[in-house]
Amino acid sequence: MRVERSVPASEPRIKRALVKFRDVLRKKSLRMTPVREAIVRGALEHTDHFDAQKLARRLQANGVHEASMATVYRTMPLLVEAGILQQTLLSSGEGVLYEIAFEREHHDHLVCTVCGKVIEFHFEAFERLQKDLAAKYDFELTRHVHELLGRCSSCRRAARARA
Amino acid sequence: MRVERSVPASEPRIKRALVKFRDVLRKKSLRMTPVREAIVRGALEHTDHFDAQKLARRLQANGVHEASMATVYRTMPLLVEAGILQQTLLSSGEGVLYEIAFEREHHDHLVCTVCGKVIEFHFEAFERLQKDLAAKYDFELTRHVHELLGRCSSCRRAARARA
DNA sequence: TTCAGTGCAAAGGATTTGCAACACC
DNA sequence: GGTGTTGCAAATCCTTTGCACTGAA
Repeated sequence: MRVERSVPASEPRIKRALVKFRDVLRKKSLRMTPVREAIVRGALEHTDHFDAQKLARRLQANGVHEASMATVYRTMPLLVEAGILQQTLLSSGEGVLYEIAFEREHHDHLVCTVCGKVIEFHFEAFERLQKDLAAKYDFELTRHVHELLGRCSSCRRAARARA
Repeated sequence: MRVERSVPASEPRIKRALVKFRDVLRKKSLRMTPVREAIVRGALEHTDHFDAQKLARRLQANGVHEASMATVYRTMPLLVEAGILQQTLLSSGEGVLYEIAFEREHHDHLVCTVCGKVIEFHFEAFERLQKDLAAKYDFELTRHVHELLGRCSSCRRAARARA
């Protein structure tokens, strides 16, 4: 099992992401633009999960005028399609959240419902079982959502202390 | 492994659900009302997943004037708290969906992203692994979200035929 | 009798969309 | 140059809230 942590993207990594994005755009006869590049860069600055609003705010904070909300919203699906971002933490009830997918290995989440702490994990046994299950139903698996929710160690301790 | 199918609630089952709901309400010093009963009944009529809007429409269709949208929205969380309903299919991107939880065993979902077909499954091995994982992080697990997405057998066949 | 429940309409908030000006390829 | 792209504002859609009135306990 592996636990991994996100790091801010380095310039070379950003370049690779831009190349990949450009490819996807080309395949769909769409165009690379300064605004889209700014959005890719802004997205890759995040190390945790974020939503379209947060990304837009960050872009505003950077250049004061990098991209409008509408454009950010319009771009998110493209970033997902290009494998730069992926949706995450669907159970959070906080609307649509994203995280970096580019050059990161697949992982799932363990979430503390008290303090909000998120632990990323990758557990090969789950992956295998999922394949088995899909095979049993003759499904071709494309992705999955797996979130475990509970109380983390310290929140449990705190609860006990209070009692 | 077990695959189960939802059936419309029988009258005795509805009665039991109402009793349980009443209990939860009492514990919170809330009151049982005709409108709330209608909502419980309406909810239990569903055999698949549905949202607040759909439930409200069904109530309208039944009695023309059973409950307003506002009341339905206000009641949903209570139904979840009482274990009558639970949220489901978070990955659908269709907003908040519910399904019956009352007197149903736990299950997860395998979803075809082409035709929308949903298969419910319960795979004990997953449950065990989840417990192991939680133990490893000293988490007290309260629930989980596990959705497998892909293309079902017939949609794959259709795709091959087209090619 | 009291405190919660309800409907209605208004408020919110997050996205989406129409459109005219702009700018990649 | 012909399309795709943007920003802005307006439009949507889903959900929540304020309030005066009704009703359960």
